[in-house]
Amino acid sequence: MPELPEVETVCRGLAAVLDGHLITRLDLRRPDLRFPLPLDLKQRVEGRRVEQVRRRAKYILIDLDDGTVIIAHLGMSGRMVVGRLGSAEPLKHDHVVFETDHGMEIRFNDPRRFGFIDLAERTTLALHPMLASLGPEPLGNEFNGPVLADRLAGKVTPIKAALLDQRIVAGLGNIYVCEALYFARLSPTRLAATIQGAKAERLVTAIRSVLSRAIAAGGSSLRDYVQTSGELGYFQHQWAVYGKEGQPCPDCNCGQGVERMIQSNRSTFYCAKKQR
DNA sequence: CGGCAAACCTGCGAGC
DNA sequence: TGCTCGCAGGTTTGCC
Repeated sequence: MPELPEVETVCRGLAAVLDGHLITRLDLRRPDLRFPLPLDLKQRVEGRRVEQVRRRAKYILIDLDDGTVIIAHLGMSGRMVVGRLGSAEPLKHDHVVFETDHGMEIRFNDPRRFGFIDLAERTTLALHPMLASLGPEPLGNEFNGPVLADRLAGKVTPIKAALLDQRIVAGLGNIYVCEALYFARLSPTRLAATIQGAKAERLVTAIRSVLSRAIAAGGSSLRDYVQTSGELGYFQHQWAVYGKEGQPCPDCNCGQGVERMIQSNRSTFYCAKKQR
């Protein structure tokens, strides 16, 4: 489930639990996630204090007090489950458990194991292979119409595929690309290079709006959710087109409604009348 | 170099 | 009830 808004919500929840606290123990229950866990993970993390939890694209970054950074990615099915230490038996796919000095535990649970955990140094973090070629943050100040237009210029690929390319803009996934294109009234099959000028402005506005609203929804549901299940960042969405095949387009009265097509092996949901 | 399908892995719901 | 198939929110790999 995790795209940028979900990861942002998870980071905020993790920050509330971890910031300023010692990680007293790491329980490595399964070493083979998408990549093998670093051999020195336990040794380098246990006993360190967390300075801050932050996000880059869909990556969770945990800064430790010795300059080490934990890089965590949730993949397709990863979750962070927060609870009181020992309050629940480990679940089937709890791969790594963080324990803190104030009696809390965070369980990294990931059935499909597309997620991973790695270590880096803060001073060279930007050079990490997973982060080095990422595009701008879509909610950052450096992302605007001209910047997106420039990055799409010359791209002979559908705009849907271009927006999923983390080198163009970092953090969008299949859901929010569909939603953003819908609100920008742009066809997912349109050639990326043709998104210039006002169309690029429209697309940037749609991307920022969709992501911001999703983060706001996550933030508001987070309080309740943590109190009940301790799970972070998963909440009911109200999407306009994603997963809505066959349902009426919420914004126009075309007969065919929301359609689904396959692009780059992924489902695209769109309204053929509204999006051009 | 650029763009695309396939691969990684598990779970779930639909259909037979 | 139980099996098979298709599908799933990400990213890298390898092939053309």
